[in-house]
Amino acid sequence: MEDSNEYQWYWETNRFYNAEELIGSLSLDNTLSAYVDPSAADGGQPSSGASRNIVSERNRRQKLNDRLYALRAIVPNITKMDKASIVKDSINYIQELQEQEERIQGEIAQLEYSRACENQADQTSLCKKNKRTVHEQQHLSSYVSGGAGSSASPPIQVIEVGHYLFLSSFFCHLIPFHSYDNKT
Amino acid sequence: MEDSNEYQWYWETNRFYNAEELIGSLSLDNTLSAYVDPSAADGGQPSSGASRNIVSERNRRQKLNDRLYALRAIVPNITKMDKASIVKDSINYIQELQEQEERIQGEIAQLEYSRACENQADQTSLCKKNKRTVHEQQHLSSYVSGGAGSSASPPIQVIEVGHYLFLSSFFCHLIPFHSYDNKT
DNA sequence: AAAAACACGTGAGGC
DNA sequence: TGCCTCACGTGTTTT
Repeated sequence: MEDSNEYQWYWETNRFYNAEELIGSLSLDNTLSAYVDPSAADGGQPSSGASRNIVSERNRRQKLNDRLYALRAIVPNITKMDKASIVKDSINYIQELQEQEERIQGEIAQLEYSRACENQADQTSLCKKNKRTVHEQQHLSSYVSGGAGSSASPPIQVIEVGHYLFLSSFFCHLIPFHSYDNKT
Repeated sequence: MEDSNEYQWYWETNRFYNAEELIGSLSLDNTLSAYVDPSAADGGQPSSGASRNIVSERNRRQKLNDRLYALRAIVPNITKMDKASIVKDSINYIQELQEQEERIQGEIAQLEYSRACENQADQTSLCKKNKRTVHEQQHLSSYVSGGAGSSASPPIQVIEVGHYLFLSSFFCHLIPFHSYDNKT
């Protein structure tokens, strides 16, 4: 009965299992459980074996709940407070954020592209040649990303440039360097 | 023991508790459990009370697991398969996606501005201004902080690499070369 | 009143 | 070896 108030504030505050844990570790290990810990024979140490597992499990649960709560905090449109709904809304939010990012990058590239073409100032044909050089660039040094254990990773190629690796999906908008003025 | 194989494929496939559920609802309510459902006294209906709760709970757990699995699928850099780690990595990914979106919109505004300026004024000065930001960007390039999260968000400009220019917003998933092989 | 969501303890299994 | 993660069934609370 007095727990209901506590459950109500579960997502809002950090809970402490102060009282329950004490009585749990003192009495629970040999009273109403048929399971007796084998390591309990060494002495009267109350925090032995199974009771340690209990508190460890509690910490694990609380950690996941805290992270779920943090996830709920950064996702703007949460409909329900369910654990499953929180994850579902987060998935939707991530997806719409991803496709919006892709769209916006295309928009940026178009701006930058037209700007570069304006700097060329005489031929627009070079702009189309630019897109071709993107494909030529990819086979210059391309790795197939063999993700270790990640089976769900999409077939994105990793391109080596200098000391860095790039995902090929970000190479969709390349601008030739010589369209700008040279490095002094 | 034969469950271990099943547990191994838990995250990869959609599981069905077809067989277990049947034998569970038929026999579990009165054989090996000391708990007897009070509503079981009304008749011989096997799926009454507690056993319904069991299968409902299973569905709930599976639903949350499926969604967590779907969340793991759309987040690119998942380090561990833990439930808590999946949520944690998703939080980091959402955060860096959010701040990247904000950055990118600023970049759009700047591009539009500079493009408008180019259209009316002399463009050489703007190009040199652009080159200054390029130079700024070059020694910032150590920013991806291997592993999870905390990607700093410096001012975004245009980067020169080889014979090409990149928008630095494309570098959000830039991977340092040496940490590629030993990571994960 | 019934269904849904939750926290809990517990055994199994994997490093 | 012990720690960690997990699924499970159960009782309780919320809707």
